[in-house]
Amino acid sequence: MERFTRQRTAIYAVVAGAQRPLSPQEILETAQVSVDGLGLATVYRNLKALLEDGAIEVVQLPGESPRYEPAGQSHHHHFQCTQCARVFDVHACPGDLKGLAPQGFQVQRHELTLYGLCADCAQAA
Amino acid sequence: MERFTRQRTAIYAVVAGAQRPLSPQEILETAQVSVDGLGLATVYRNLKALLEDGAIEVVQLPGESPRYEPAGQSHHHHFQCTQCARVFDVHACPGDLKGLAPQGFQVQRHELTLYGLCADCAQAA
DNA sequence: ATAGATGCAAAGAGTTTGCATAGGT
DNA sequence: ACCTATGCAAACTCTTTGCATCTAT
Repeated sequence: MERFTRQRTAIYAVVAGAQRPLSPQEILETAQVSVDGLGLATVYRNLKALLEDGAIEVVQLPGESPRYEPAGQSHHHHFQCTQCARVFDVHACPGDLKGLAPQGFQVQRHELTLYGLCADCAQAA
Repeated sequence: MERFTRQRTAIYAVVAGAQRPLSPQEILETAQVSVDGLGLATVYRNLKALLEDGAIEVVQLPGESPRYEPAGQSHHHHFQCTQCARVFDVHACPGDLKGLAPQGFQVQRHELTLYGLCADCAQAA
């Protein structure tokens, strides 16, 4: 059975409290503030466990290593700024994409990533 | 200046001749048929050079290591079969996605990946 | 002949795993 | 007390790099 350790609690809190998907390294650094001596392996093990519990979800952007965000958000996509590389949620969706696949293919789901300038970087430019 | 080696020629030929995006490992194995003793490092170095030349392009699917395909194809997306994991080209596109991003964001480009059953796996099911 | 390209092996980055110990329950 | 979770270090995978040698020009 699973236990409630300080580590697991802190790791989940970090992911749940973030405004954007975080990398394991970012999660480690943030969680280390409250859990001294926390190791990266523990972060990985808990992310895996939290995924299996359905408490968090992976965000896989093309060419990027995995980031994690809290589960239970509605269907959404992501925007990555080509300037600052930050990742933002996009709550809109183009909708029905079943017709795009070739004849005989069955579309189950889709992933969409938008690239461009975030509001901050667009303003600065 | 760049040279035309047997290795580079073979590596490009493999990518250009494939019907789908290939991984470095697949490229190595296929190119080794014509170039004996070909090493993986050479494949990586040439893929990088061919990318810079604009001869080939990277296909980055979420959570997958990079694949390569010949450049010069028109704008397209990819479909990955959830059963056999193969990747196929999708020549359709939902079109204008500029309106999806939040206020103040500028969309430059997008990546779309469809997931589901390919024709073969759908038939088998 | 010269300078870029190759092959091998070692080095990196990110992630996983083995093992003795700490700590929930 | 029991047994899972932790921390550390070693192992693994994918990719890059150093270096002596080879080879296209």
